[in-house]
Amino acid sequence: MGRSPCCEKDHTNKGAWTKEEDDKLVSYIKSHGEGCWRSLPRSAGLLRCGKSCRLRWINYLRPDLKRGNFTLEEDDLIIKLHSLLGNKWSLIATRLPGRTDNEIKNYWNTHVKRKLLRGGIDPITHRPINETKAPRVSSEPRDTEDSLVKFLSFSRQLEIKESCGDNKRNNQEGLICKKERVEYSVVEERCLDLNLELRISPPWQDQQQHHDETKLRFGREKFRCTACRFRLGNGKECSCHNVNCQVEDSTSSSNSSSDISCSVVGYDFLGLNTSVLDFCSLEMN
DNA sequence: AAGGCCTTCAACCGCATAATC
DNA sequence: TGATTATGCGGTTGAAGGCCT
Repeated sequence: MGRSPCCEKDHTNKGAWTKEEDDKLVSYIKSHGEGCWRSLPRSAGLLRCGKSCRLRWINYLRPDLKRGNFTLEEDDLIIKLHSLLGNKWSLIATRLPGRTDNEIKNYWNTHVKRKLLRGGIDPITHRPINETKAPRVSSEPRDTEDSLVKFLSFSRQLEIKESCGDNKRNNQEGLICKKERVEYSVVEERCLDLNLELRISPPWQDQQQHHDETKLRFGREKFRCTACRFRLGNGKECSCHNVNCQVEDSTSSSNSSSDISCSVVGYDFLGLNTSVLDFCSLEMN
């Protein structure tokens, strides 16, 4: 047998909450704390379903909620986060203290979406609307496009998984896997059946520059995974099993002056401080 | 003043996943 | 281990208020 039902749906109120109901819920949570939404309505003397109580508390009654209009900074952050996370409102809300997922979702649908459309940006793809209809092959944004579009082409760059099979074996044999980087919209439209692994990465031009500089200094081809370049896994825990990553990491620790990859560390690719955005903790599904 | 349309946002619904028995 | 429920999430709805004609 499973759990018992959360509430008797026949004897619960629906619709807008009254002041009395709010007061009951607030005073109950103040004295007993959050949690156990199943038993809360009965204990608090409310004729509401636990789910409804939870929603009312989280979206409206919680004391740490920020009231009032969204600031320009919040606006900007929402757009940037949405371009990375899509409609993951709860994830976006974790980056905006005092704002709820429901609030952000409503704000997006009523304000931001329209604002982007007015500016000629598709709120789904975050690309210029005319471009969405006829995607470019070039990865270089036009000069006339604003910083948002540049940021987006930047953040949507992909690394397609190597198609040459076992990474370790190929490295040991001195073979270099060919990596192709293409823009999101192009991949999406041309290869709908591909199982793509989305990663946040710096712009291709930056990666190309990094690659060229490395080649110049070390006189050989070197590829490093994004996690290694950002030091997300401090080298040792890197799961890419790339010999080059390990070699360069050991080099950098012993001789910091020759560590080219340091130029990437702390790269503020969202225009935000890393203290504000901790991408290691973001779940990218 | 009244009716229609639009906008906003709290609340609900359905689904996926986690938790429990 | 499978059945069942709780919880959390995103999409959608609908009441309320504002604006326009």
